[in-house]
Parts: sequence; C-alpha cells; structure tokens
Amino acid sequence: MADLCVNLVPLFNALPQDEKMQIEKLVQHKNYQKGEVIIDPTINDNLVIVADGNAKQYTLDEDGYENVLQILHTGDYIGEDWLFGQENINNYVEATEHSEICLLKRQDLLKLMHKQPELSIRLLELNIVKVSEMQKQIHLLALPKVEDRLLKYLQTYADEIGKNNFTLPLKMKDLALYLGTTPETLSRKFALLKKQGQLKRQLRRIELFEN
Amino acid sequence: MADLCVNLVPLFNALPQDEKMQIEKLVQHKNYQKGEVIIDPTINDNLVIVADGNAKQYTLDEDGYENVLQILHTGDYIGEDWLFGQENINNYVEATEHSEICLLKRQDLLKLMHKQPELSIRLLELNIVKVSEMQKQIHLLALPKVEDRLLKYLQTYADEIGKNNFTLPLKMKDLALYLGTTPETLSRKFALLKKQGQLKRQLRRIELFEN
DNA sequence: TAGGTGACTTGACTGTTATCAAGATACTAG
DNA sequence: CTAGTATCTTGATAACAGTCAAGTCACCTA
Repeated sequence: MADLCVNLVPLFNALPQDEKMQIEKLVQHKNYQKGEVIIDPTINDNLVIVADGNAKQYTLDEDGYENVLQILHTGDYIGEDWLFGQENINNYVEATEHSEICLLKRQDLLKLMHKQPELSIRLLELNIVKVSEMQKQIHLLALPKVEDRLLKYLQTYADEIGKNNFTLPLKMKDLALYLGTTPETLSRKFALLKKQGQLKRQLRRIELFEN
Repeated sequence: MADLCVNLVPLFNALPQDEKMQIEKLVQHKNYQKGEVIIDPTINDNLVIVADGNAKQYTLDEDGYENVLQILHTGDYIGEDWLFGQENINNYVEATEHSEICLLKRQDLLKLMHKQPELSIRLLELNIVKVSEMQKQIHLLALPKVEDRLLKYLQTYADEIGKNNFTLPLKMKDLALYLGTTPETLSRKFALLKKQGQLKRQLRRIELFEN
C-alpha cells in the first residue's frame, strides 16, 4: 500500500501527520472477494475506504431491486455522513472485484476523541472552515453567466492547489453538470476565455493567467 | 431578553437544552452605543450575537474607505467562521444604534470543550450533517432551469419544517439572489408553477402540492 | 382614510443558453 | 496500426432568462 488510508478521506485531510497516524492505527485492513458485502443496514457504523479495487453502493427497494447509487474506485470512500449522526437505512456496499478495504469504526473514532478532545476540536475547526468555503461556492454557482461561474471555479481550484497550471479533475461532462450547464456551452465558454486571453488550454490541461 | 443568546446561533441549534445552558454561562452581555466598535482586527476571537439592536460589519480598504459587507439586525450573529481557525483580518463590527450584544470568547468555548469532549463531538456531528445538506443544495443550485431550482428549494424547505404550507423566510429579492436569478424571473416562475397546479400562493404564503 | 414608500408583477425586448445534429479529436482494444 | 467508441467541438435554432420600464399591490404612517 502506497499511502495511509486516512490520507484518502477529506475529513482528515488537513490533520497533522501524527494525528492522522493515531487514526490510522484504528483502521482495519481487510480483503474482500468479488460479491462480498462490506456494509449492510445491520453494520452501518463504518467508514469504508477503498484502498485498492472497486465496490458499489446501492439500496434495495421494496421489490428487492438493486439501485446502484455510486461506484467506488481505488481511493474513493464512503460513510463520512453516517460516521456521525446520520442514519444509514437501507444502504449496502459490495465489492465488485477482489478489493482491499480499510474500515474505521464509529465507536473507535469516538473513543479516541474522548481521550483526546484536541482531535475533535480540530476536526470541528476544519469542518467549519469547510462550511464557510462551501457557502462561498454556493454564491459562485448562483452567478448568472456560465463564463463567470467557470472562471471563478478555475480560480478557486487554482488557489486550492496553489498552481496556475493544472489538469482538470473532472471530465467536461461532469464539470458541466457541476457548474449547472451543458458540455456544449462549457466548450464554447472555454473558447471564449481563451480568446480573451484569460487562459491557455489543451484538453483538460489548463493554464490560468492572473489579472 | 426573551431568549438565550445561544439559541440564536445555528452552530448550537440542535444542542440539547442543558448543553446550551453551559455555553450560555460563558456568554458576556454588553451594551453598545451607536458608533461603538464591537470587533476590530485586534479583537478577533469573539462570536458576536445581536440580542437587540443593529450593527454593521465592514472592512477598510487601503484608502481607509469603509466597505459594508453586512447589516446585522436583532437575532443576527457573526463570527462563526473565525471562532475556529479562520483568520480575521481587516474585519470590523460596529453598533449602528444602541444595542445589546452577546459575546462568546473563543478561549472560553475551547476550554469548555476540553472539559467536555462530548460537546465538541456533538458540534462536529451537527456540522457534518450541515455539510452534507449543503452539498445537496449545491446540486440544487446547479439545476439549469430556474423553475426547477425554485420548486426544489420549496420542497426542501417544506421537508425541513415538515409542513406543506408555510411563509417564505426571505423576500423575493433575496430569494432571487439566493437562487441565482432575478425577482422578475422568480415572479414569473411562481406564476408558472401555480398555473401547473404545483402550488397555491398569496404573496409569501405558500401551499405546496405533492406530486 | 389618504398619501407615500417599498415590494412585487407584467410587458417588450435583447442577450444568453439549451438542444439537436453533425463533425472532429482523443482513447482503447484487438 | 486500425477500427470502434467515447469525448469534445462546432453550427443552427429555439427556448429561456436578464434587463429596463411601467404598472399594481400591500403596508406603514399621519
């Protein structure tokens, strides 16, 4: 394994390394065969991190029909919501191939937090920062013009990673959805911004110019 | 004072009454005259709750020009961001009339949290729920059509308060801004939804029909 | 009750964006 | 290397939303 499981989860992202290590110690590494169920409604207090492999999250409707919500690839994770508070009703996660999974139990994390109040205070801090950033992003998305939304998105992303040239983390189609528009319009807007000299672009490779 | 200051702040909203009381004990009540500065960059670790009166939040630009960011009325508050982590640079809050203000110091709250890990864990839980709700809202705002955004907003609000008829908490103008549109368009969209039989409406009084 | 103010609505017009269809470009597997 | 597929781009058109202006309605105060 190249990296700590804990490093894959945004909730823990900005924690200092030593605190991450403490959490990492609580993590169980497990191997699952294709078709094995990792999470079902009776076991609903785990954070599930896919260290290697693939899994699917799904619910079952009253007819017993499977409803796939999400495909989890290597590096994806699920359960941040229900690790605290949120109920997990009718939620399944199943390995779709042989996979290495990291599990973090709610109770274990809570225990650690009780022992070290600092940890939960820090997590709270990080989370509040996250909320205020999301609020900014909500304002961003409320901009009426697509080109404004796009530019603002790019600038925000550049700020986050601290570079002016980067590769877009999303496909055009997904970025379009994210920005509340269509791939076609997005394509045109990229062309527009390029013409205005605000950026250079080769497919998903972007170079932003400051103004 | 009709209510506890703590009850006015969303961060604490869902806490049980006894935990709220503990926080309330840490709150300082102070009266400010018109023009008095409540917060400046040297005093930046307070949560400010306006129990009665009005205040304004502003920054100063390099020319010393005042830049009003927000008007705080009775019941509004400010500082959730910088109570943890976030830096407060160049941020001022000033009473615009005689006002009763509640102040909660960062250090006091942190101390309480250290004594009672439960509290910060609970705050963390609440905050994570908030994040997952905001994520839903971001998806909502990314809907391309205003009528879809409006309807979704109304449905979400109805779900939250558990009623199908309610009074809108915002003025049309503000709701328009919030949904990334204009009051005019909003007005037309309300008319459209009414014509489609999705709701009844008298000004801000809404009755939603299920589908 | 009357007059005034701010909030909301309606109309006409313009600019922007979604949609549909076709074409170009990159990616993948054989 | 090539065929096949998915992704992205471009064009034409129609639907949609923003803007400005004028009007209506509700609410507050005298």
